[in-house]
Amino acid sequence: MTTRRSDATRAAILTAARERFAADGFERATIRAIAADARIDPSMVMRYYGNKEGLFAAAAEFDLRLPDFAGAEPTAVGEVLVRHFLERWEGDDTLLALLRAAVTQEGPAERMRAIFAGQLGPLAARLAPEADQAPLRAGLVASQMLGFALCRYVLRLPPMAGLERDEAVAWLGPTVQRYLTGPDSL
Amino acid sequence: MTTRRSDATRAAILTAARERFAADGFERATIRAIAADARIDPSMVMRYYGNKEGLFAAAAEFDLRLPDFAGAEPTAVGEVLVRHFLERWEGDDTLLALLRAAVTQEGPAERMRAIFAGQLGPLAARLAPEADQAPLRAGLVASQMLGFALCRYVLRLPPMAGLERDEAVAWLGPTVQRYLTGPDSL
DNA sequence: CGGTGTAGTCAACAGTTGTTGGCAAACGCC
DNA sequence: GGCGTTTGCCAACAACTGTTGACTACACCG
Repeated sequence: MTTRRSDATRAAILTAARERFAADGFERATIRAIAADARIDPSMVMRYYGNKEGLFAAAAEFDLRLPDFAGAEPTAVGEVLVRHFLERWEGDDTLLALLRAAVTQEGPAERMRAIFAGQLGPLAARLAPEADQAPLRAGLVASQMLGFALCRYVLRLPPMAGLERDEAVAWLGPTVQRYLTGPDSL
Repeated sequence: MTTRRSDATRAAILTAARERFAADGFERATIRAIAADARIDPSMVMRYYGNKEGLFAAAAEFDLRLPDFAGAEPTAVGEVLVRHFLERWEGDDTLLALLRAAVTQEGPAERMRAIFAGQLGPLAARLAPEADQAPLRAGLVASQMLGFALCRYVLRLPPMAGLERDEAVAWLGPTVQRYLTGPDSL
């Protein structure tokens, strides 16, 4: 990989884009505003990322960075996973940008599906009692974690937005644990 | 209440607005498109509802219509509530419109908070072991139900979108039940 | 029948948006 | 040092947006 002279500019654009997309959503985050934040001309954005969708695709690359959980005891995976998810969410606004965009744009929605199916799926596959239930269980986990993130970071529902992290882990952990390893509910 | 001659038009506008807001979100649902669906001129929308925000406010009025649960045995409230929520969601696209808009607009977000705090709160207050935990427990229930709706109806995450209603109730019911009546997790 | 208010249409404005092409400066290899 | 390539800025376009005001037609009431 050769380092181009414009790499700093490209990075500044991506940082500004992530912030704007996270704060305003896809449509209300304008290329002009992003360019202004990055202190460059809007046309540079087009040159480097083609169009607005390309910019978003580049800015919203994301990895949940799920740990292995090989060492952790299987009964504590729920709490560990919830805590990791919360930290991952708060340390990076890519997920917020992704969620805000995925609600109205098909591209970001597809990426969201890929992230939660592709990264949570293998974990569920290793923990689920029956192998063929892995996607279902991963989906249930996603529904609770995304729902909590929605209420806490997007809608700012007071009791959820003000919850201490430990409290959140204590409440959500058992739910996630049951979705992963609990008995089939039917 | 006198019935105006224009009531049919007003209703047509609201119906079209709900559909468009639900399908496209707040910004991408244009007044022109809504007016076209309702077969009237865009300026009528402005006359009757002031501006786009006013239109949304009128179109997104919503009542969860939570039943009393006075007769139901307290241990089954979780499943009954989840089933009611799913039916309410699928029979009316107001909630979908509200969710799609609330993610990027402050007004709709506030309405969302009001609905879940104001309508779910009293139920939680009646069922929660400790009275002061009612808002927290209502918030937790909202996080799981909204998260499921997000994955199922908005992101269309395959395992959630394809779930039978009974399966969904069986999986989510115990979670909601625990959030409402389970022991304090801390 | 005449007049008043309501319902609806039409055309246009003003602002914003993504996007484009041309042109100037800086860089880096020969 | 010259020259092609890269980096950047500027101005503009074309489309679309919410919104407005003027004008017509109809309905209803006296």
